[in-house]
Order: sequence, then structure tokens, then C-alpha cells
Amino acid sequence: MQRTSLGDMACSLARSLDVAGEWWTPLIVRNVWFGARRFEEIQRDLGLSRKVLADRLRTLLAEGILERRPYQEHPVRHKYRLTPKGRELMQAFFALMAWGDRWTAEVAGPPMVLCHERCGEIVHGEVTCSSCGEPLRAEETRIARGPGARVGRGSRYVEHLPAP
Amino acid sequence: MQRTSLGDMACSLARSLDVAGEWWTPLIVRNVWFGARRFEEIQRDLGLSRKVLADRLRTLLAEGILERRPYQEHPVRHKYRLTPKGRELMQAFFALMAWGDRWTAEVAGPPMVLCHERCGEIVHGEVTCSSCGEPLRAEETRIARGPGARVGRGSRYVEHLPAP
DNA sequence: ATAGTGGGTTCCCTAAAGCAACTCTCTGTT
DNA sequence: AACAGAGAGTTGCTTTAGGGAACCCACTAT
Repeated sequence: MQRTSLGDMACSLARSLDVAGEWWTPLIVRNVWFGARRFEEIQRDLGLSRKVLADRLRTLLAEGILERRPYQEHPVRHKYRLTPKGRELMQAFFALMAWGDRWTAEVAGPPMVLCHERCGEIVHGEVTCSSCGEPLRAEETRIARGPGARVGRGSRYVEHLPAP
Repeated sequence: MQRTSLGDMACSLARSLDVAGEWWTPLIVRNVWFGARRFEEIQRDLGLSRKVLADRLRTLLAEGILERRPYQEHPVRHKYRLTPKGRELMQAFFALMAWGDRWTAEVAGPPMVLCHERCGEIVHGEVTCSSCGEPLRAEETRIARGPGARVGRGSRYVEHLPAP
């Protein structure tokens, strides 16, 4: 497994990618979310090698993004499900899906859309500010040192930033 | 470059990952966002090989996520910047950063935090519904066939779903 | 004249992904 | 009873992608 350089683990994005950014991992999570529960099913649907799938499932279980329960004994067979941690990860992927729809969809429009059961509408994910609720645009957002920042290590940018 | 299987390009997530999901790409985008503009700077900061960086920058330019402008001639030197497409991608990464903070941060807390200049607060990205504004939780969201769905191809799930 | 810098490219080597075949334990069919 | 097939992996081999280091080229500074 490719781990990002240690110095960069300072950033939450690097840590997220480290556990959920490997090849195939987001697609596996997405497929489990929308209904694939068995090894064979995921493998057939995504067309990745069984070896890599076995590997990724191990990681996802170890990270607590997926969990599995036996659905039969002799031989024991498991079904995979998202944990709460996995469901929140999927939520972040909704934002990525929205970006893909907006910027890379083919002329025909997005092949799949999301339906939000709470409001009943066809929707997409928006990334908004946890405080004011407005869209959290990159050009209106700056980085600042957090409680876990280790001065003298990590990124050389963060050290010159105002404390929160 | 690893491209996902064609059949899966039906999904926007696969398409997003195809252009922005390669190793290092999100971290490069993040670094350009928060101030790294020159090749050397990005390379030093992330510690990736120059070859891979040159490769990723080429892809990001070709995809229109980054743009570059010469800041000197003889020899010509460029500085990289995010395009609007790139800034919106960064926005999606904010959601991933929030997930990393919530689920994988060390005991000391997140090393970096975001400051939203519009409201002046320390914030994080939330993924919300474009229609009702509520958090777009995975367990309250279903997938449905979109305008670009090609029946008979792509995922076998989407074909059994209600039309929007 | 020499060293250094910025932005790459080239070469070699290792690590990870793809592919195919194999295992093992059941279940269903003839 | 014999055989085929499914489900969930594991093992081995080949190809590809990534890391490291060296090299190049056009300047600039000392």
C-alpha cells in the first residue's frame, strides 16, 4: 500500500487519502453503498482483479469503513455494509460526484442522479460552510494552524499563518 | 495512467477519479490552492519525484484543473494556478478533509483548520442537499437513472432503479 | 570562472496492479 | 454416487507505474 510521506500526514486530506484514496477504494465504497454486498457481486460489477478487491476489503474493514456479517455458515459467507464512518465517507464522495457531473459529464448529462429521500428531490451534493451555510468556495477560504499543528514539522506554509 | 474500466465511466464518481484521483493529484491541487505556485516549491513540499510531478501537472493542465502563466522569459518559467474547475474540485476536497478530521485526526486535533473569509469563522466543509439544504446523508439518499444513462451498459444496478 | 536555481527529462529498479489458475466448502443436478 | 457450479478468496507470473538519482539547459549571482 502506498502511504503518503509522513511529513505530509499533518494535513487531513493526506490522511483521508491514505485510508480511502487508493485505486478502486472509492468505487468499492460507492458500490457497497448502493447495493453490492457480496464479494462476487462487487468484483463482477467493477471488473477489478479479485486479488486487489480482497486487499481493499481488508483495508476497509481494518479502517472501520466497512463491516461484514456472516449471512451463512459452512462455509462462512459474509456480506459487507458501510459503517457510520463509511457512510460519512460516501457523503464526501457525493461532492466529488457532483463535481464530475458538472465538469466531466458527457453531452447526454449525468448517467445517474441522486434522489434525496428526505426531500424527495433529484439533488446533488454541495459543499457548504459549517458555520454560515454558504457554499464553501476555495477562493473565500484560507488555511490556518489547528490545535494539532506541530510547529517545525509538516508543511512550511502553515507555520507562517495566523493562529486561529 | 490507470484508467478505470470503460463500463464504469457511467458513474460520475469514476469520471472524477479518473481525472483527479491519481496518486498525488489531490495533494498537488491542495498545495497549489494554498500557495505553492512553482514546480520546485510543490516538489519540495510534497516530496514526490519530479517525474511524477511533471506527469501530474501535464494531466492537470490538460484537464483544465490548473493553468499556468509565464512569470519570466529566458528561460520561460511558469506559475501554476487553479482554474474555476480546479477551485470547485478543491471544494470537494474540503469535504474529504472534514471527513479526515472527524475520523482520522490524531488526539491533538486537526493540524490545520479552514477559515472562511466570508463569515470569518473556523469552519469545515459539509456536504448538503442542493434542494433542501440539509446534510446529504448516504442513508437518506438513493441512486436513480439520469439523463445520460445508457440502458444495457454500465452498472447493472442502475437499470433496475426507478426513473427520476 | 564557477556555483547555483528553476523546471524539467532520462534511466534504472522496485512495488503494486492485472490476469489466470487453483483451493476449499458447500449446493444442486443427473 | 458423480459431477458441475457458486462463492470467497489465495498464489504465481507478467506488466506497469512510482521512487531515486543523475543529467540538461538557460539563465543569475559571486
